[in-house]
Amino acid sequence: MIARIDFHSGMPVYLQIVQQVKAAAASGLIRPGDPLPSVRALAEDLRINRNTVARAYSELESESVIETRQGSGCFLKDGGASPLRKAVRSGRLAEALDAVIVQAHHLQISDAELQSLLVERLEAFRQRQKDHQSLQD
Amino acid sequence: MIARIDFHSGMPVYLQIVQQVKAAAASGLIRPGDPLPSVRALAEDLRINRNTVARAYSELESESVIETRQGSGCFLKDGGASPLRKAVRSGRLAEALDAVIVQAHHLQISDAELQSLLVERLEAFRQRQKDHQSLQD
Amino acid sequence: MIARIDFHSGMPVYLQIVQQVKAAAASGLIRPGDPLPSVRALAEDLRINRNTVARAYSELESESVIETRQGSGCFLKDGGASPLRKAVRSGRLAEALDAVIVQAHHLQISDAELQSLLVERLEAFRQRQKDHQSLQD
Amino acid sequence: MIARIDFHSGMPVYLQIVQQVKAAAASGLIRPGDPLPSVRALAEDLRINRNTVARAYSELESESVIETRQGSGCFLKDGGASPLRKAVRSGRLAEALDAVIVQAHHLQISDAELQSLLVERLEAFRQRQKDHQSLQD
DNA sequence: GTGGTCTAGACCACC
DNA sequence: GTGGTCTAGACCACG
Repeated sequence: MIARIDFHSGMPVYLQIVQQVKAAAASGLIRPGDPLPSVRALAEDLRINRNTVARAYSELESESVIETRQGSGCFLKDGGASPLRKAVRSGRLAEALDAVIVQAHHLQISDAELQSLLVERLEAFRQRQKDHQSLQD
Repeated sequence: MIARIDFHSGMPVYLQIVQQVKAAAASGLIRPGDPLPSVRALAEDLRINRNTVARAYSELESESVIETRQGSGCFLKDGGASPLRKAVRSGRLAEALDAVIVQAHHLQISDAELQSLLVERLEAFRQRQKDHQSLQD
Repeated sequence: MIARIDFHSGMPVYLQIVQQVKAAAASGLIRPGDPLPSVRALAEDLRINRNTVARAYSELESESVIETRQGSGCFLKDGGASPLRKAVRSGRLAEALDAVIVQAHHLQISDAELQSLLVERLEAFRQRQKDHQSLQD
Repeated sequence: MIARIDFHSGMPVYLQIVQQVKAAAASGLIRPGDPLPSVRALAEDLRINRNTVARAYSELESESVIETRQGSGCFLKDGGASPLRKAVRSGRLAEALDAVIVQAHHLQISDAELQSLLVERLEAFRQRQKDHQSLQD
């Protein structure tokens, strides 16, 4: 599960993929030399057009984040950035969390509710991961 | 200055304005009854077209965040009334949280760390609210 | 032809389109899942700008009347879900009725006549609905 | 009560006044030589700007529907149209009713509910008329 | 091909 | 002065 698309964010789908691949690379989730999902597999996974995935990959390649080898797929390049320090990674997440907090405030959802909602969604996320894994076994 | 535009984010400019006005309202930077910058003034400030600002404001009005009075300007509405049912509101927030969870996963931040980061940001947010309130009293 | 514009009515063109699409949906002229004319096609038909049609469609989408799928077009949504509470809905209708009552007053039509006229028009409306249904079966 | 404004219809306020005065004249509600409310009285009644009423009256005068005599007010001209036959008047009202019916359908309000809502609003209207009269006594 | 966004500039309605 | 609507035309994202 390398990417998750929010179709209502207004951000172009291909850019969402680009950013999430970069994030995964920056954190060490995927490492130099690791293969990325094939264009058609990812497109099917995310239920988007193959062109969109292809565009994201081509963007990543032009930025030298990944490397595509004809006939065998796309791989994370080693040249790139070393994994970010933990403080930096937390900082990035904090920005995203702040946006959620503002939204919660606007929807009149209390701090306590927000926290329990987070727990709930974390459990759902872990469950989806398990399901996904067993599907591929 | 109520908004700062990132022209390279890929997110539509008018949506960036919408979100930043909502954030400003949520954090207490602007308060019910306060006037927003005029369409022309904000457009000039941000170096964007009048129509783009107008579109953002019209979106905000249709979501009942602001009230526009022809000939006199746009004003922040009394928050309070979110006309959506609670289930709907939680649902929207869940989407936003899911995106954060995925990002945390990419950045290899554990569930426990994510939860404590949320608590930390909530406290920071409440503090900012207090500060704005006391400044304006 | 899903809409006819009256350029002299003073009502914004995009609102005329919105209302006529709603009317067409309500009367069964178009049905859930049906595609609407493309933005470009309708604009050309009505001899108005593409943006004006786009604005009407975007308004309709934000009211959940239609669904737009980028790259493939706009489609009428399954009606059913009016997310507004009943009180709100009656309230809106009351405003519209009040306007009719005032007009009846101006035209010196008695309350009893107005009521029987309503019954008459309701029957005509139901008949139109039936006709459209049987045509499309 | 010569006019009632719908601020959400999108139709310019001054045009709404023009149309309603014409309707009242067409039906005989007001007759040639009858005085219209003064600009400032009507503006106060409808809670709109005096300029807006003035503009409506000036439009009516340029169409020779009314006549303004300096210092004494505005009066309905006699030249104009003879009161419309009843069938014509009912026809006009039918159009307005059809729009309400479509809206009711869209808001999922049943025929029976619509009919009882009409009765309710008629009663409210008559009550307002009484109140208004007693205020002026 | 589809819809979405933005700009530039005009004109209208209202205070 | 305020916001609202419309046009013309460019470019982007997506299927």
